[in-house]
Amino acid sequence: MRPQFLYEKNLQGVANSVKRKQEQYRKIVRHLYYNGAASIAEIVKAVKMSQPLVASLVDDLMGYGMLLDNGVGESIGGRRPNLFCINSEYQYVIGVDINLHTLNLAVFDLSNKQIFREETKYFDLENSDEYLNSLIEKIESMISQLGIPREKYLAVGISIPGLVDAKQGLSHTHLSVAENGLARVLGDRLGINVLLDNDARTMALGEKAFGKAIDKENVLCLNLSNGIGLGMILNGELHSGKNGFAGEFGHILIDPEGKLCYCGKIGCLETLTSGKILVKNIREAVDNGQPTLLASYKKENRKIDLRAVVEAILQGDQFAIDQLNQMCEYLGKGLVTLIHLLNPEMVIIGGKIAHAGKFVIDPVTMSMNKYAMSRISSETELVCSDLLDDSALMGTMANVMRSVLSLD
Amino acid sequence: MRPQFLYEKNLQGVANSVKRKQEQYRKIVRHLYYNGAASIAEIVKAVKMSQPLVASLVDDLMGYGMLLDNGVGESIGGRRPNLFCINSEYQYVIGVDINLHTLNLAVFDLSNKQIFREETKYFDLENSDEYLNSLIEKIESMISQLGIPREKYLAVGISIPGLVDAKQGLSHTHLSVAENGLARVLGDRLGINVLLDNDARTMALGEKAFGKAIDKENVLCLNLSNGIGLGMILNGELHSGKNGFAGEFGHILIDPEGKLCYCGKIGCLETLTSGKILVKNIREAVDNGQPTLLASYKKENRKIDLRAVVEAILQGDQFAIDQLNQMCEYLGKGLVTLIHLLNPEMVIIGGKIAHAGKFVIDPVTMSMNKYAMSRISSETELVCSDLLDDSALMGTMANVMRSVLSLD
DNA sequence: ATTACTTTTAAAAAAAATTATAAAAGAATT
DNA sequence: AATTCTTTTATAATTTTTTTTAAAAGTAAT
Repeated sequence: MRPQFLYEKNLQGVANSVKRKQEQYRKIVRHLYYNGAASIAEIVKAVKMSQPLVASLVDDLMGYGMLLDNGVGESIGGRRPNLFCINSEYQYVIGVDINLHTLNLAVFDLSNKQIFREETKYFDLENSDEYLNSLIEKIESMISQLGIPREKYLAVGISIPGLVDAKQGLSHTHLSVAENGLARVLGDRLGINVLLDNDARTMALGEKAFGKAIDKENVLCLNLSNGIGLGMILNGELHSGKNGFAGEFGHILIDPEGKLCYCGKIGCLETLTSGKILVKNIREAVDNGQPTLLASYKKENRKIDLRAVVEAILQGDQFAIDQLNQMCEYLGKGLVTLIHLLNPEMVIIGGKIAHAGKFVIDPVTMSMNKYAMSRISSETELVCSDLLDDSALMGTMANVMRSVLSLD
Repeated sequence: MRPQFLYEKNLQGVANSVKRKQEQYRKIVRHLYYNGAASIAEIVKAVKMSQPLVASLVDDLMGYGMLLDNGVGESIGGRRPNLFCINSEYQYVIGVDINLHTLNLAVFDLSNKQIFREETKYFDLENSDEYLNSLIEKIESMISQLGIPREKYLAVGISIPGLVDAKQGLSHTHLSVAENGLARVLGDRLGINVLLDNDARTMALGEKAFGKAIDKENVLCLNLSNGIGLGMILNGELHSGKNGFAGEFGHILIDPEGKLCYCGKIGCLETLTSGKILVKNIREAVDNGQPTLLASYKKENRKIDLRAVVEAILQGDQFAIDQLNQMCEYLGKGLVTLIHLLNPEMVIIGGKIAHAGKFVIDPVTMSMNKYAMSRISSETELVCSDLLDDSALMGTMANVMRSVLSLD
């Protein structure tokens, strides 16, 4: 019985024995995917099945081409073990990272390597059939360019901003033109299964699988770009809430006497800290003659956007640093609320502002020290992502594999 | 092989076959505990084992006295099924609900019935060996009074306020005199396994097992008494955070220009909403001649405490209701933050203030409507606990059984 | 190099669990 | 009341999985 390795998991009408065997296959593949090449003996320990059984299952999987012999490993005092690994070319995953103005596409093999990567700038997200069509066109052209047969694609993982109900495959904020749900519409048109989630949550999955959250159980991932997104790993699992609305960190109340937010409420964190506000404030200051590196950027006719601001900060521009510090004070306040509520072991800052590195970490840390109960906050490490701009894209891969290899 | 039914789960040095059999027993007992009497056929469906196997395991368990024949059930079109249920007298659980001024003790049988219940007032919690000794004495006297042999007690579940690291069995805030950790010290002295957790989290477990959170996956439980506690069920699991510090809802920032909190920070939610503040404000008002039912209580030399205030509210006392409303406005603000972050399906209010029923629910709902993004808040139901003062005690039972019957 | 000890792998024997089959007990229909 | 159809339970047959045993392939020490 060929390994299905996918959404057929809960297929009804299939004999129990088939389901059982598929689950055994999945356990082995799962271990090899998450831990790399291993010997039969190692797999036995990890999957809690007997050695003859594991040996025969591995044999099957080799026969189907899903696993490969990976030579012999080092001895630890006896016969040297035969190692096995996943055939990274057995299947592929398409990753789609949708941003407000940019589209990132990638194709991953089963060793998580990007065998294709493309960034399309000025690909502005809008709720129209045209956008949907050109998105599909982009993916199709990538598929035909690569020449890999369609059935080799395990799934398409998508990251998109806004409110997303991953379970149902719905995107509420963007691309609601897809009437039967974005995941289904894209899946039908591409002929490949589609898995959808919100950008911040996808980033969190990326960090958990490939970034600083590996082996951590309670991690918060902030997506600091134009807005503020939050993806949470709690008890080792992604938290999405009842409808997938969890993580609206940008709209928690920070200043009751603050400004009106576009969400209709007053004093939201996003009215005080966000890439958008930072850029806006700096642009105004430049117009008012504030001396800063960014003023010279403007003279050179370079656009003052978030990327430029971060660049100026990294070059030590005092005014931009001051502006960032001010925002980090508020961000720290907000984070303290999070930490008090959730007691995470790590907070990872991602998004465009994460490029500023210690220029964000340090002032946020200071602010947290000021506002948090130290017994709690001292348990939480604050770091910048090292996946940076790749975290959402890597997250789509992580999301697909998590779904495919889940054990229930 | 006798069913161990307990902490021996991960015992090393035991043959794999024994572990497997114990797990099979556990699956069956688990189903019967959580779903009540069932036929072999029903169990087969639930535990995904074959009918002959389940039949033989049930046979074993009956032989050990853990299960009982529960007669024949109704036919649904064929032979009437034999039903089996847990022998509720096979083992017992001791529940200990430690409050600042009261101690609640109970002994549960395996049908969750309290076969013993005792409330001790004026049992003031303090960090002393005397307290520890008298607590143990109380438990011991209960044990000898009941005459059930010690080995019949599965475990002692404890609920205690403050910071608790359940995994390690440590109580940081209270009873830190127990040097090797409260759970171990008590366990050694009582000769029974001890399971510890924070009061708000224990309440959440109680609500999930026996209250309004049954069958819900994302539920927040507020313990509104003198302080504010929060227990969270996320993705169907209790969330404790890295060190068990999660749930410090009382110390999130609400009013940056507010009062100093005893925790050292400014403008914490607990400086604005808490039973303590409510009572304090009302006492001051009474002293200043405010007309209210509670003034007459004072004349009758009755103490104005939280219980009295709630009673006055239920009798329609306008001043007390006003005071509560004011607090609920802040509480609603705080809850909005929670809901935006976690997108729960339900928020359950427990603790002494929950006795006020709609007098809390209505103003909090109003406040939430005012401050929340309606798309998110409309997905969350706000209710009062119906376990009320029993929720923590019931939670200790839930906690023990959850631990005993967990499947990993 | 020889010997003793390990670990890994394979194969045979034993045990466990499932599927298939049949019998028992009752419901529904004629 | 007799017949047919269900569901439940018990038993037998078969398959699956594990345990046991042995062989293969290496390390480490004498």
